[in-house]
Amino acid sequence: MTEVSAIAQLAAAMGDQPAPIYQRVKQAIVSQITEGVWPPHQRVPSESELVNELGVSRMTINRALRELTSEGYLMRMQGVGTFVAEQKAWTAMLEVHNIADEIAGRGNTHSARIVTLHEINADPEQAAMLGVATGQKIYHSLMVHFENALPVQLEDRLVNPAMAPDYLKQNYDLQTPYTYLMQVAPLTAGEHVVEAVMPGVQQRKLLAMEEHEPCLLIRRQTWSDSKIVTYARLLYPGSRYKLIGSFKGHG
Amino acid sequence: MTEVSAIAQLAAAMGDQPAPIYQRVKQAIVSQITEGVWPPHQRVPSESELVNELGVSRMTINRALRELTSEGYLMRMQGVGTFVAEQKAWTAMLEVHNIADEIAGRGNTHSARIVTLHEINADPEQAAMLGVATGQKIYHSLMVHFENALPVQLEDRLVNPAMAPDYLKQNYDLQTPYTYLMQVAPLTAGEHVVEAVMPGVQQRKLLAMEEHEPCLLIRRQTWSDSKIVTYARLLYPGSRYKLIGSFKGHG
DNA sequence: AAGTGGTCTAGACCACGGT
DNA sequence: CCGTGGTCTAGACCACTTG
Repeated sequence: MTEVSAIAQLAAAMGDQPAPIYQRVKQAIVSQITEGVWPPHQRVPSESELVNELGVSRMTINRALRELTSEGYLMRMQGVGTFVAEQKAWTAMLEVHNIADEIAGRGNTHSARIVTLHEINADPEQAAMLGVATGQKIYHSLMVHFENALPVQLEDRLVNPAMAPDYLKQNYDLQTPYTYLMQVAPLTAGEHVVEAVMPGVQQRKLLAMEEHEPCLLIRRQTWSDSKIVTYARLLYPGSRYKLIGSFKGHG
Repeated sequence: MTEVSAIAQLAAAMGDQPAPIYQRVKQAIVSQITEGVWPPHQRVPSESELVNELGVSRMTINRALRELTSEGYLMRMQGVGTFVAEQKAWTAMLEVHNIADEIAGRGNTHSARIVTLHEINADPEQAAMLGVATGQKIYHSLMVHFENALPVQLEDRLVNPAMAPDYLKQNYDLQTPYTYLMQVAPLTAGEHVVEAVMPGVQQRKLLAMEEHEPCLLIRRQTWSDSKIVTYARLLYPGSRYKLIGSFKGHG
C-alpha cells in the first residue's frame, strides 16, 4: 500500500501552525516534493483519500491541489489522477523597463535627442515587421537617450500609423515613445530578441563609443489586439549597460 | 447607485457560453477592466452583491475574484472591499534553458569538450562569488558545448564542493554540469546578468570565432537553500546565439 | 462500473475595518 | 455595529478514463 504510507508521511509533515488548512496541506505536499520523498511522476493520493485520511472537506483539499497545479508543482488529469510534475524549466525573468524610468530609478537625469522623426514609405522588410503592405506610409523615429550627459541607448523605432496616428506630433522631451504608445494602444503582448552585435559607424558615433566595442541589441515587437503597434531596435553600449534578472524555483 | 449599474453592465457582459460559471464571471470582469469601463481603483461589487444579482453561489463568486486577484487584475482588502488593480509593470520573460535541451529541441546533436576540470584554491574574487573563504578548495570546470560540429557556448563554472562533493567525478558526456547540479542540489533561486563583451584571444579560439566579433555573456549565480551552489560565466558567439522571450499584458 | 478530477450549492463561523 | 473578505463544510452532479 504505497498510497497509505504516502499519506502517513504527509500527515506527519502537516504541522499544526495557526494557518488555514488548505495552506498547511499545500506546504506539506510541497515539502514532500522538494525533499525528494515524492519524485516527479509519483502519484499523489486522490482527493477522496486525502479527505478520509486528513479529515478535511473535499473543497479544501481541492483548493490546495488546484493551487499547487497552477503553481507548477502538480499535474492533474481528469479521470486519471494527480501526479508530481516535472521539474520546471528554468525560465527566468529579465526585466526590460522603460529607459527613462530606469535612469530615474538610479537617481540620474534622463534626456533624449531626436535624430529622425518622419513619415516614410515602408520597404518590404519594414512592412513585414509591422504587418502592413509594402509602400504603405509608416512612422520612423531615431533618437538617443542620455543618462546625465552619457548616451546609453539608441532607439530606432517603426510605428504603425493605424494604431498611433498622432505619433509624430508628440513632445518626446516630456515622454518617451514607449510611454506614449502604452497610453494610446493597450499593449497586449510582445516578443523580443537579445543579442550581441558590433555597431555600425554611424551608430557608434551617436553612442560616443570606442572602436571595437560591442553592443547589446534588443529587438522588440509589440502587439495590441492582434495588430502590431511598433517594432523597436534598442542598441546599448556593452560597456555601459547590463540586463539583470533573478529567478526562483517553481516561480 | 453606481454599484447597481456596474452590476447591470456586468450581467450584460456575461455571455451564456457553455463554460463553467466562475470562468464566465472572470471573463466578464476582465472585459470590464480591459475595455476601460472599470478603471483602476474602481470599486468592484462585493461578493454578496454579486451573489444576489447574478444568482450564483458565494463560493463560485469567491473563486472567480480570488483567481483574478492572483492574476493581478484585482486588489482585495478584508473588511474594505475589492478594487481594480493598477496596470502591471511590463516585466518580460526571457527563457534561459539548459544548452543541451535547447540544442536537442532544434533537432541537432549536442556534444561537449572538457578543457579543464580541477580542484583549485579560491582566489579572493572567486571566493566572493561562491560565498566561501579565500584559499578554500573549490571546483573549476571549463568546457565548450557544440551544436553538431559548431561551438556555441563556452561554460566557465565554479562550484561549491560543500553542495556538490562529487562534481569532479561525473561523466559530462552524458549530462551537463547544469543538469547534474540540478539533481544534487534543489536549486531555489538565482540571479543573472546579461551583457555584450569582446572575447579574449583564448576564448575566441575555443569558440572558433572571427576577430572583432562580439559575444553575449550570461553570468549566473545559483542558490540552494540560501547557500551559493555555483557561479557560471556562459559565453556565446554573437553571430550564433540569441535570447528570445515574449510577454503578455497582465501575465 | 468504479474511481478520478471539475464544478457548484447553501449554508456557516471568523477576522478585519469603518461607523 | 455592520459589511467586507477568508475560510470551511457536507453534500451533490457531471465528464472523463480505465478495466
